[in-house]
Amino acid sequence: MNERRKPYPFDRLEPKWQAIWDETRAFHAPNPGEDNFDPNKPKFYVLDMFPYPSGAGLHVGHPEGYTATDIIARYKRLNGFNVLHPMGWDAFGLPAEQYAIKTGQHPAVTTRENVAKFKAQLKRIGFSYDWEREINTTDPAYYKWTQWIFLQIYNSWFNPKTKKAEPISTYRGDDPDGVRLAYVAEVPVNWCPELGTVLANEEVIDGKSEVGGYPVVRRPMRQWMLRITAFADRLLDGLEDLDWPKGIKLLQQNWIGKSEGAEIDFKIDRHEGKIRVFTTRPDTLYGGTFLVLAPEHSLVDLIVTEEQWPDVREYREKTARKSDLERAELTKEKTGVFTGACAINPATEQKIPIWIADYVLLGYGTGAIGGVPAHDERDLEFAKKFDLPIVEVVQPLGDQPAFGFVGDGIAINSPIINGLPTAEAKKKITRWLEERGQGKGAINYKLRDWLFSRQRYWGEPFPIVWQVSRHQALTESELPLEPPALEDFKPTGTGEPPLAKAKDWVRYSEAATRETNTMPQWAGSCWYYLRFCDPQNDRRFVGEETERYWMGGANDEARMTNDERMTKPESTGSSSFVIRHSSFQSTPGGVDLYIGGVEHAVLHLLYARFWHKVLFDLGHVSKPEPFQRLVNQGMILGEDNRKMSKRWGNVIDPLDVIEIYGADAFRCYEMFMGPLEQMKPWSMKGVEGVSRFLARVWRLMMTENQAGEWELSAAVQEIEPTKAQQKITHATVKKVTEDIEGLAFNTAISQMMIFVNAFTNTEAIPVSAMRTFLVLLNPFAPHISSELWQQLKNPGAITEQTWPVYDEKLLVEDEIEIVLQVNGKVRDRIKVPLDATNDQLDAAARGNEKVRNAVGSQTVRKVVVVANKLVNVVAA
RNA sequence: GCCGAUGUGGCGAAAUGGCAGACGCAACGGACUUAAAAUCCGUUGGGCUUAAACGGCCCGUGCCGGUUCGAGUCCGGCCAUCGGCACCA
Repeated sequence: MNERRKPYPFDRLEPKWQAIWDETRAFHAPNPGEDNFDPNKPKFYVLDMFPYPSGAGLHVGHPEGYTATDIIARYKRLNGFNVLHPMGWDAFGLPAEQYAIKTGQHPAVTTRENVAKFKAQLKRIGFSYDWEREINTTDPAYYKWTQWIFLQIYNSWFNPKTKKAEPISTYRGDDPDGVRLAYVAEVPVNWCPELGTVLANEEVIDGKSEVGGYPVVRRPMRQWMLRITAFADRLLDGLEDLDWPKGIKLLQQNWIGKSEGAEIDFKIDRHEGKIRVFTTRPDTLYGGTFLVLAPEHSLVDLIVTEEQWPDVREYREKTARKSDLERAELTKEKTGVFTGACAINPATEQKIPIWIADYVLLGYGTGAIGGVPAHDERDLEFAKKFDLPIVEVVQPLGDQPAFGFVGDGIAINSPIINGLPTAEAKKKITRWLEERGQGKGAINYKLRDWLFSRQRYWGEPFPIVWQVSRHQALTESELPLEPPALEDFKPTGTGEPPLAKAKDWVRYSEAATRETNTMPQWAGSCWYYLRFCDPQNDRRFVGEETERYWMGGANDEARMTNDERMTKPESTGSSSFVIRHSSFQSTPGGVDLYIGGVEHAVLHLLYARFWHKVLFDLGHVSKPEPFQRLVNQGMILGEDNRKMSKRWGNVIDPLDVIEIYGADAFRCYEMFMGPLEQMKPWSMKGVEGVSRFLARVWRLMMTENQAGEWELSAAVQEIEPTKAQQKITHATVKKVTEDIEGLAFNTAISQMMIFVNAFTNTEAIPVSAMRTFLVLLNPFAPHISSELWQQLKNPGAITEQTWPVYDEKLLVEDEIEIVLQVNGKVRDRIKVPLDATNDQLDAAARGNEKVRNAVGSQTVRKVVVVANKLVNVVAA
């Protein structure tokens, strides 16, 4: 293998062109104000989800999305766009810290090494990133602004009147700390005693830590929270005008989990207070035969009777010991305990028992529910188990039984709303409750506020100090706040963050100490797309004009004009990928195309949208949404059809592939495998096939002389292409253009293969067709196309050319083949002139011998003629 | 349980409601070669018919039904695989 001849000298030419691109700054995107900035060029911002630089390096899954965006970036440049296509490192995070704990090596060192490795891999693939814009979330010059944005959030509140984030100075109440968008609360967290640290929800799998598999328990701790719930409605509504996959929108919708209903107050028998419950079905109030409180509900202590107290206490203790997983165990039976107290159903005025049960969650709604067993599965199960009364109050429209019916129907046994359909019954009973001061319409969300602090070393420190148990923001001039140099990164074991060990650092002044929590890994990735616009700016997180240019609508007009000049696909069909040609109206999102894994469907994308909206409200960014168009690439599996992992030994390193087949073959194979969004297995044989295609491209224009050197083939000549050659060239321009626009790279490559096959074994190859082809190939295989472009002695670099345009007129044939069907089955094919009329086609079909045979003794009932396509003779 | 995605040759996959399987892989046959590799040419969904070739015929896109002159594609109902959520009142 080692001495095996390369099918073409990619090992020489790929590094050569990569060096040229670096030297000529070929892919540098100038910002407004830079010397070579051209205000007439429309902008295009195409972004990858930047990676966490792990020690393992990239595997072939990472570059799938990166290759797709690179093709788009190069294509857009050839179409006259100023393209922002950056790359950077999301480098804070647990693995580097864990490694530090094990080896004592500082995370900064590990991070530097890993970044170098990742960058070398990416550069060898030949991506056209503007490396001058490289950023790293662990760089103080970067996280200075992460901390700055945190302070913007900290110094803001959500004004319910304007439904916007506003500076805290506009707040007129008496508890500013109670309304800030960043606040401190005592909340239950995932505490892992073994790791001595708190874990994020996503780091807990089935009640165990993702790292090490140690048990995780819930424990209340003082935490920083971000008030994302205030934006729930805007995060929900904002989805509408984004070009995102439907599934992702749905996931976010479900995550936000908006539900409309009512809050109803139940008086407590022989007690002062009342119990408030949330329900989406106020129309079933008459069927409410019991109340259930979450075991942790604060009212439980007040209402429980003397004799029930031992049972209640035991149940609460048992519940507290359960992990979330055990508690959510669906197969188990319902459990619960009677409190001894009763409430009054405001509709029936009957006394109903109050229970506690762990199927009611403290964190949702009011932590209490009204049990309507006849029309709720869970309540029914509970009522059956504990022998509670069941009253039917909804009559289904069909002939189903009312018992256990959970859908919409007609209210029965409910004097105030009898006979009303569910929707109206809800409205009327809610009004009735409102009039009597016993309830009101209410909306609830599943979305919780964002737990924003971590007890970790390797993250952004909070720019906050504490003085007499009150928090206070640092001033902007004190940023960046760097973490202290620590020898020992180990968790303290008490839940106190490692930063607390740096006593000198913690002591801010005589009276004040620093916050010792750090921010979660999400923080850096919440705004990195903004920093890419202006990565070296040391006065602002992003320059105003620059932000308007790359993230705003100021340039939409230029883009529109440019698009009109461009070849537009005829009809884009049903593909979900169509790049909207600026839609001729302003869109809410700034980044034009964002490609990344579906695993970030909810958290990263929701968090980033939240920060962006705060920045938008405060006037720091120009559009309300960060990402206009989102595409998720599918996972690449190992050759054995299993997920790539060390465990199966099926991980493939891009550099190993490139060593044998070259970067261009690697890129093309990544795209040729199948549709971008689909999950698909890797195949080395497949890479070989694509590599053969590139070798055929090479030999189309190059031959080996006697000395074994490659030189321009004599077959390539300055001649007019034949009609057939012209036709396939234009067909290829059309297909490749449309397929890139639709992100259907696999079929674009197929078409280029068809093109090359058509020219293989041709004695005289017209150089004009080759020129056109090389530009089409360039986004996919930039190295080989650059080299051949130079070998053909074309003026200028291929990266400076303009994308070819096709002529529809050259695609039409003089004679077309028409399919003749009888009853939908193909019987024959005939050639007819292009201008054949329907009558002529009809007659030709009826007269055709094979058609007549197939019709036999049947009568022709009808003849369907589809112009330029087929004739179907219907006989019976 | 709920929500979503997917289901087409030996394999990866194509196919505005209009010739199913483009393109690639693998396999087989041939040319070149002392030989092999590489390269080039050809065959390749299944079955039947025919001595053979040519040809001809039937079946075929997870299953069942529907709409239509015509369905891989649209509609309804199932099944399987994968992914997400999971007592959210």
